[in-house]
Amino acid sequence: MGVLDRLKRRREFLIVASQGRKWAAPGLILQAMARIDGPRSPLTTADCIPAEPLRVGFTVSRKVGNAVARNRARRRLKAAAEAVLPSQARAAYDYVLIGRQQTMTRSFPALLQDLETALRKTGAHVAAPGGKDNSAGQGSGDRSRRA
RNA sequence: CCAGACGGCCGGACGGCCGCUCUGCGGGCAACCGCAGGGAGGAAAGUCCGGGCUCCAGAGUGACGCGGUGCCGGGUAACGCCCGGCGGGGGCGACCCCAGGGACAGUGCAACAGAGAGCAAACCGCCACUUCGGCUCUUCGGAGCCCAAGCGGUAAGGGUGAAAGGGUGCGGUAAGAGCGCACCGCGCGGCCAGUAACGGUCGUGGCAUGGCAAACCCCACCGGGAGCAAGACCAAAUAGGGACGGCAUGUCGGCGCAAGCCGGCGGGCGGGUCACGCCGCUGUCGUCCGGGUCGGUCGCGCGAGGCGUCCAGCAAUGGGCGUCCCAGAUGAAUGGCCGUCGCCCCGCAAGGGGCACAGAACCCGGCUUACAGGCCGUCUGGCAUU
RNA sequence: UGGGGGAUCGUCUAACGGUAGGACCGCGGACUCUGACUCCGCUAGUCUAGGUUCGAAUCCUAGUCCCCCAG
Repeated sequence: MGVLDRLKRRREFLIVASQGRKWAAPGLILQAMARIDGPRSPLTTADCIPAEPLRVGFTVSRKVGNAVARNRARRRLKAAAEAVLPSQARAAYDYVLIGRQQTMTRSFPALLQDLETALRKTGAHVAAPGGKDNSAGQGSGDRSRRA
């Protein structure tokens, strides 16, 4: 993933799971934790890095299905995270997205909606600068199209 | 046309928007950007075998042990795989299935039932003889029949069992029995065909020598161990090790001209003990060196490679020629969303729902297991028509 | 990803190839004025599918599930 930084080590996942806030939506489970690092020097030098970047990790357990199903669930979560997190999630946070069995069967707009609600419930939601109505409009547009 | 057998192949297609990774080229100090191209499977799966590759051990291999394989011939780098035969079993047939060496090298096993379970065995029967008793007949010598007991013979019949010491028939006999004969089965020997497994045939033995080796075992053959998280290289921060230099440093002993080095005691810190004994460490600053963790790079894809064609071979397969370069991630890329078509299901319709099994992790050859649906070829049996 | 081990009543465990046994739990009965304890009885099981064998929980093959080790 080019845009988002990833959580890669098992220790980081365990810290988020034990210290963070958690919300379970039908299509996914979100764990969010504010990152309190030590004083980091590099951000004084570079302007291009926006303050503190947010980081995200994905977990899909074997209960969801076989390797094909887990792979597909993780890719859908990845696509949802790339669509929602950069504009609507709070920076300097670590997020862990956990896949469920419905992650594959749920429609994609509903999955995006699940992620936004989870962000709001964990207190990590921030309104997109120009596109606060972007997400709502997207959802309502989809709803209107279906109706 | 219906039912079936075998072999091979495919296993969604097209388009739009937004992304990921690798390679090449160009730009940029760099972060990165632009263009072009590549990007999951027949099983990638299970990890059941065989190799390549790497490290370790050993170095002459062999033996012991352990594990595996087991009809014959061929193929292969090798195999427990494949092909072709043989034998046995199943099917009307095409065809399918079989761990299929050795039980006169040895040790063992067979519950229950049954008289008897590996060596033979007599419960009910059958038969002969002897004796007691009864009946009938009598030429009065005895003869026949029946019952019981004893002592023998007998594996035909009953019964038990998964299995009872070849099977069927005829002869034979007191009753029986390979006791004799014919056929079948089995063992041995000769001849013929075959590379061989094995088959055919002739003679002979006269059924002894039953079953289980996916019981121990014997024989033949094969195997050193671990695995890319193998292994190689580069190399932060902190702690610790070594060398050198500066400054600081009680006492005793040894060595040395000396600088100094080594050892004991003392001091300090920590552990332990109720306490002592006891154990460990022990000045500071700077530079350099070696080991090594996080991290990174390589290993890492030109190969027992793919495709086409010709030749040899029944085939597995091998050979020649031409042509192509065809995934390389590391919390792990190969996708996400939408539309049209295709197929299936529900429904009168409108419409709705679904799209097999399944995701490379060093690579290759097999095996096994999972799999919606579809296509092609060869063959078998049946029905109808000509 | 690689390596190793296991599966027996609801639970914990036994069983030379020959009827699958025990404990706890459950159910019924006895004892008691009632309950507990105790005693008696009952229910219920070899992970699945093939094979070897007269006969398989046991032996062989394939599969399913679970556990452990290596970062």
